[in-house]
Amino acid sequence: MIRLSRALERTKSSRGRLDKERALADAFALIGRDSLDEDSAGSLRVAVRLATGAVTASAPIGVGFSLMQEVIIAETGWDSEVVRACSRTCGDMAEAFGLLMQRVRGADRRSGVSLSDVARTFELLAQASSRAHKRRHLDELFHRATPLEAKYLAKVILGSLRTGALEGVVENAIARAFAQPLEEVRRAATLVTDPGELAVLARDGRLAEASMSIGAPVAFMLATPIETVATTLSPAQWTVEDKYDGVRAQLHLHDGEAIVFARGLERVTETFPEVARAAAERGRGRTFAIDGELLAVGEGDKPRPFMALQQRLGRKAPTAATLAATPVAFIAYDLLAIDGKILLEFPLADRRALLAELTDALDCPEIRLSPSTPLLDALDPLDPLETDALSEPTPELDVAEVARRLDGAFAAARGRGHEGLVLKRNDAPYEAGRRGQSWLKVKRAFATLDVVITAAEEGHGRRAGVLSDYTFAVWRDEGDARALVNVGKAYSGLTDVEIDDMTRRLTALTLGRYGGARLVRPEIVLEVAFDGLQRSKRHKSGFALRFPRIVRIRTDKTAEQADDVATVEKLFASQVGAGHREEGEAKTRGRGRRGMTEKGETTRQLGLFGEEK
DNA sequence: GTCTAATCTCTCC
DNA sequence: GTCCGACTCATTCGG
DNA sequence: CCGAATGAGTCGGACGGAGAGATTAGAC
Repeated sequence: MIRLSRALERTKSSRGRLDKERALADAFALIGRDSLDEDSAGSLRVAVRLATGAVTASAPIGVGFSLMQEVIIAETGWDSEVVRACSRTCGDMAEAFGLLMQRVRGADRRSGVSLSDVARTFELLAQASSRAHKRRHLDELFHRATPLEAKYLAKVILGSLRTGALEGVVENAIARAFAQPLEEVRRAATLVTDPGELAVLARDGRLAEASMSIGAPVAFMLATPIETVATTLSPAQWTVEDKYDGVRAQLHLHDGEAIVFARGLERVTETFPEVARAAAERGRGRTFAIDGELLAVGEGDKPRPFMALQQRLGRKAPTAATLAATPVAFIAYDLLAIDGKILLEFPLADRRALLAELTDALDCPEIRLSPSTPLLDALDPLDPLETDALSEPTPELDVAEVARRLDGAFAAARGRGHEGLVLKRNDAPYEAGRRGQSWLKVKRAFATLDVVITAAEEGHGRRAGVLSDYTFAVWRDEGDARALVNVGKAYSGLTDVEIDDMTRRLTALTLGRYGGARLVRPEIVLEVAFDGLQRSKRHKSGFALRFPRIVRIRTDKTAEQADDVATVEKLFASQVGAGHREEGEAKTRGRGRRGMTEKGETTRQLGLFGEEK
């Protein structure tokens, strides 16, 4: 573990990615070749997993901020105030742990822990259910660890390694360490879910053995967001599909057993029993692996927003009532393998054709084919001239014209209740695990709204020392008085200069006064962009902006804000439906000041509303 | 002792 | 999921 | 022809709301 910790330290301090890669490669080579442990393959497996920030191959260990803080207090002997203050200064609790550990007598002369110790402890943690048991396992581990080891173990456990090297760099490092072609490593990485296993295959020169098999998940192919079409896009080569507001999933049928894999590649079959049952029953005697989206459907098979689906997510054994209340359909849009044949290298057009045959044969409402249209058709389906042009070989369309017509197609998709559009290249293979240029998701500029800053929190990590996460509000007229109503939060979209400026203004007024201060800077007005509204439990007004970001800051401009509440309410009504408003408000109860976020660390509410407790 | 509320962690988007 | 900035690598530009 | 400037592409790391499930703390 000490070797790995040193390598991670070196990785963290070097700026260039190539340097990081070399540091990791050296460590992997050393650990994989002649580990201090008898089991060098096992050590390599653990080392590589830790380097990518993963604790175990699959099971979560159920240790987070709170428990880790307890351990740090116990291990270093400092009280929670010191630990918190130190974390705030470092911007990272694990970093603080390392520093405080150095001052523990004899800690730097400890022999340290082995990688197999670490692996064993993590396994025990994953199995342990009670907090007390977890605590015991953690104490045992950290009591033997050196300060450097403790720091990196804590980083991994807290999920923020921040060395500037994750999967991509680690894959390069594996290739370098064991002199394997990078392409081979990358290819295998999309098929082997555990990076540790990948490293062992590379070390033994067995990368070629990695192949897709039905029943084992493949990394999902992702789409690159675009605002408008690129100049080079030739419409005839592309197909359009609606972009669904659901959960990405893979549906495998192998040996009569249907398995559903979620985005993180873990099994969620029990969560969606109706889909699995349909696959098993209707697909009897066949094998396949379909890529698609789990979508909540309502009356008349209308798609429902993600919020509805969320009530099904994470349910280990949904009750009949839940299944009935939130029916789900698997919308199939790609075929990765069928009847033993792997299709990843096939062009999309061929995969789609086979998929259509399959869904046709399955013929059930739980598994449906996602409609797809040639881009030329989708651009202007109502224009008969264009339909004629289809029969012509590669009709030419001006880029601006394509972009303009894409707007119409986009609006049509929204009209069908979907999130937007995805463009896919007909001749592209399935690029597992990559966010390539073969799939493009079309996004639109967000609507904007002027709001007022009412609170800010201290940032952590790279944002340590500045205020971030601004809570904002709009004005509401109440008789003669005007009140501010919280509507949401934003945390990015500011340049450094703007953050500094904002920090100065806010710091001067609010820092040192937190703890219930209801101070507001109404003259600081932000223009916030957002892509929709959601009902919110956290905000008193009962809704929140979804994915807000700050577009622009202005000051001393409050007079024009009077209509903002009306604007929000109108948008809210159109997004969520007027009927939900009361429900949202009734259910909503301010959580009050928690002092810390889930991640804990150093975030504090600095200024708050009078309305909130 | 039992029931309920709060807290914590994880993981979808 | 969104967004931003840093880094790499390839291409173009200018002396 | 070669080095500097530029641009595209990739990657990592800042973060959000929300719900479920497990455990623990608290109320009666």
